[in-house]
Amino acid sequence: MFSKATEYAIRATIYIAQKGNIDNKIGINEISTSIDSPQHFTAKILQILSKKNQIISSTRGPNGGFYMSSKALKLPVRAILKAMNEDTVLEKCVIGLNKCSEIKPCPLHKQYKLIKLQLIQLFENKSIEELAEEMKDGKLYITNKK
Amino acid sequence: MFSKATEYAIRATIYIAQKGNIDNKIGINEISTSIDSPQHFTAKILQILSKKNQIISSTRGPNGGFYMSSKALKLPVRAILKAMNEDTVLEKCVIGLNKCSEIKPCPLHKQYKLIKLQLIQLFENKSIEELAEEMKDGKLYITNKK
DNA sequence: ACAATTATGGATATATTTGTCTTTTATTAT
DNA sequence: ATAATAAAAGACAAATATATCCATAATTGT
Repeated sequence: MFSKATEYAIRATIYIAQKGNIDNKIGINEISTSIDSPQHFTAKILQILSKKNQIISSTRGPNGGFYMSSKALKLPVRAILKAMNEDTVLEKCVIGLNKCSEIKPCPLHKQYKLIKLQLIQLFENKSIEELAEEMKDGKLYITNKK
Repeated sequence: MFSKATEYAIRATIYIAQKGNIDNKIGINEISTSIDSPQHFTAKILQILSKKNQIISSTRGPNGGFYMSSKALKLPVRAILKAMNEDTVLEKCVIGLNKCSEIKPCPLHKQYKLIKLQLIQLFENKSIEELAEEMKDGKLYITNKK
């Protein structure tokens, strides 16, 4: 459904949201090992998320690392998709027609439209913060370890 | 959601199902221009669908081309996904965790599970034949042209 | 000031996907 | 038989995605 880059982006962001804050920044090493992703590749992704798109924040030097502002925590997961330029998955025709629409629907359009709507809601409804919050009882995971 | 190859595979198959039959085989040129896909690349995809996976049939030479057997027409669209090795989209974790499950769910698992179920139904419920049939009144399209 | 730390940035490498082009093989009609 | 037709097959090219490595810049603590 999504590229590896976007998968890592979502995993990393949720991890940072759950484990980090301004007083406890998380290093790229911890992040990448925790979410099971290649370190340097993940670092670049976090740059994307922090650079133009203000989803995560970072500082360098000792005790530096990644964290999220309380404002960013309010963002929906969809903001990550947008930052990664993969929001189109929630919009485009399932068989790749660029003219597919209500007027010229593809054979799967009618049914898929309803699914897309739910996908949009899934990524729109809950904030990153809420997801991270739900994880705190230890019943949800973003790790492949153990 | 799917690779270009799979998008082309679905479009081509539905096109062949609708326009072709054993007495009226469709050439790769007509197919690729009709569904708006690169000709030779599409040809390779049709080979995949005809080789091991008996989804489409073909014959060479004059009046040759592609068509579908009445048996193949009964297959669901999901058979195309399987042939293209993209059936995993309907199974894997939305954020790419390979350990994501009911026991160790990711933060999006519960909601996404329901969506995956509908995706499976979408690609499982209707046969390629039925889709092609629905197109015959000219209210559904798999072309980008005009 | 200096050394240690940690993200940033750039260069490069590898793999995969997508796309094109040419030759070969099978089939048909003449 | 021969020529025309059309898919099959193989080689190659381009684009994109994924991944690694190294140097640089910023920050902190001493």
